[in-house]
Amino acid sequence: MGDFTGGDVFLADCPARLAVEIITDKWAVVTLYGLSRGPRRHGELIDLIGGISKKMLTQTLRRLTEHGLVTRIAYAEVPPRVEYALTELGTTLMTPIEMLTKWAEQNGAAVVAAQEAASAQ
Amino acid sequence: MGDFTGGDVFLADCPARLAVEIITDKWAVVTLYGLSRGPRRHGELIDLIGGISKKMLTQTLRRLTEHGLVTRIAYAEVPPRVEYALTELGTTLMTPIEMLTKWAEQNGAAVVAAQEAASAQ
DNA sequence: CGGAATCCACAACGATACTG
DNA sequence: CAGTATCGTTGTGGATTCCG
Repeated sequence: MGDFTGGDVFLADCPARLAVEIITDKWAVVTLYGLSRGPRRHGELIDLIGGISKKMLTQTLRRLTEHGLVTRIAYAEVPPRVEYALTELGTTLMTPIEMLTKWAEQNGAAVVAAQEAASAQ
Repeated sequence: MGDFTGGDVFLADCPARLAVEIITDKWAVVTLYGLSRGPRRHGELIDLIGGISKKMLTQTLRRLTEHGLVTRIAYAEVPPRVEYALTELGTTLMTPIEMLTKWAEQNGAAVVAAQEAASAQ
């Protein structure tokens, strides 16, 4: 993905798509959140996030690393140790994400209520 | 939001998941954005968003409506006319989303640069 | 322990055709 | 014009297994 050669559509090639692309990833936001308090190891993140598989975490972390949001540091030790941490860029993304979580805190109940009202009729 | 003091899965059942669930939808954010300037009709959104299929738009709008973020008003006319608009709840969600787009405007170049650096080696 | 590789079920998405 | 129905393709995500 990346080239939206559609043409004259107002959102097609605006930078907002980039944020959407990053965030649309099922586990990306949760993973970033898991790193927001400091560096974490692969296994730590597995436990911390809960419900994510090794494969998905690895995949998510690789993508985030490629996006420059996360660093990966492998220590040449036995047994191997790998630590992931937010980059400066990744840290800047946490602000909007926290806005989002705050929104969820304040309005989550309303959404759930709407869902129930919709399924009740 | 998710406090780590729980010990177990800090994000598993915190309200932030809700926001993630809404936003993770491929077309949800873009569709909300399309409605941010006022009510729009189905066809208008198709053109406005660009690249979305009729089916996906209908699906996305239905889900957003069920979440209480969008209203659907069908006018009993011929030819039929249906207008979608943000609810008050939906409008409140636009603030975090705009934060996100601002982040993308400011840091999009950095992400693209990181991607290119990653694929270059 | 970190993660790559394989396999497979299933959901997402798009294109098309059709209804009201 | 708005929406449904069907189908085919592609992608996603989990479980398992093996390698460093």
